[in-house]
Amino acid sequence: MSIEDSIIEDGSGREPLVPKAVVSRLSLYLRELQHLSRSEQKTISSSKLGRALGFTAAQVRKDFAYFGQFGYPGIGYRCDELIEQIKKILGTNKTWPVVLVGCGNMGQALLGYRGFAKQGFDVVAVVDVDKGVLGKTYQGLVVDHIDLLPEIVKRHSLRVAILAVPATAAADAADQILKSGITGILNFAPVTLNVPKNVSLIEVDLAMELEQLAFSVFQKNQGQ
Amino acid sequence: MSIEDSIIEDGSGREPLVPKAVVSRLSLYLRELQHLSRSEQKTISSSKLGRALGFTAAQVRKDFAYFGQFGYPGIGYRCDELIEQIKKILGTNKTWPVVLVGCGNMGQALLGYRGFAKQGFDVVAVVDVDKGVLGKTYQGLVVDHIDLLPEIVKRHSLRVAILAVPATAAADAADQILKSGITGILNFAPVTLNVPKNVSLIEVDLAMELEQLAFSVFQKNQGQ
DNA sequence: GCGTGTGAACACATTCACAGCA
DNA sequence: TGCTGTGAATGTGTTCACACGC
Repeated sequence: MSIEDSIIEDGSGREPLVPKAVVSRLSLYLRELQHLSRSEQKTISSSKLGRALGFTAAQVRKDFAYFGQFGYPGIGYRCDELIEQIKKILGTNKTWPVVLVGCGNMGQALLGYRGFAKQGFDVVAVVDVDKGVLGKTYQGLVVDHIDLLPEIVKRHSLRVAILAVPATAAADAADQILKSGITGILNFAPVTLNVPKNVSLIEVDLAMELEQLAFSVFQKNQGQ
Repeated sequence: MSIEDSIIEDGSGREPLVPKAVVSRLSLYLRELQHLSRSEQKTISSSKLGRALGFTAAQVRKDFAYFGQFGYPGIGYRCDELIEQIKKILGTNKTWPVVLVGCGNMGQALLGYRGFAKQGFDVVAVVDVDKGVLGKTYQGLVVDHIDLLPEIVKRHSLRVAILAVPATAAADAADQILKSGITGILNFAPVTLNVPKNVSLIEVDLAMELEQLAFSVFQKNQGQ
């Protein structure tokens, strides 16, 4: 079974094949493996990798098994090899150009964030509507008007956008993003966006994450 | 069944009772309900609420049923009432003081983020180790040295911290946070933290989110 | 009629346990 | 012996379908 057929479609129009939960763990495995690789660790077993991340060994093996056979019995997995495989699966073995929509507080922080580049993402353009930032340069990028998005998308063959505008502006900005031909949005605005189902959407709501944390703390102390 | 017994412990030492997935949807419901409430919407049915968020009506009803009976047959749920109930469940009906650890790029953006206050969180202190920011004032808060954390925690009765330092500094910072008596960490550093199991931990890795988005886009286009 | 609350049925995800390979 | 890959068993979460209340 090759990687290509193993993912997504099975030709019959049915959906999943690879559970969503597995894919999200893939990113965690990748992060940990890169960490190990930097510490000169050549191979790792499913049990050790699992222990490091809080999963069982069986789960680690089964997760990888969705995509092929990457391990060596008696040895484990070769870190560098597995890193390449996971990147290939995620599609991040090649760099993705990205446009940032919204250059306020959060947008500027994201622009300065080194972690994106490290994982194969390159912010190549920034747009906004606010005259306060239009034309200014941040991290070497001049902020363009959002109306130029279709052109920018075409020029850089963009497929994904990071949306980091205030909640009130999010729906409009999302509309413009969709019209520009982009098919993936990482949304930081605390608003539920409705996108056609051929467009991918990931929502990150910082306040929601804090709420989840609060609940967990609250609960452990029996509500006090 | 009162709310208090319904959550967490059943006295036997067994764990879940309320699935984690349910709790994370609770935050989404809350956000949507607050949105509806602001648009003067008095009541909402499980089917409409579900449609707005992409869930089935049954799931919405079952989620709430974990915590009690909040709906009115033939009517639906009263928005304001449900908002209060969810806040009570999450523990955010009272404001949570929070300390920010790390005042770089990301930390400063989080400090300026209005969304936290809106959901009942108040950043009351900021600490760092970098001389470049120590003593400076951001959003009305003076940046203290991280060594002062135990004192700060006591003074404000803090229970949760937001960790926003570079990956290389994360483990040390986390140690100091744990020693200060804090029992909940929202970690933005792309590093797996190991914390005792009485401490709650939520990890937000921005690059991982982009990876997940990339995979989803990649997949939909059959890998091209 | 409309809409909740909920046991029962179903689908999905995780863990177990073992055959097989280095 | 150490460790992978995987069917079978278990466990968890979601959806169905219907009794009941407004």
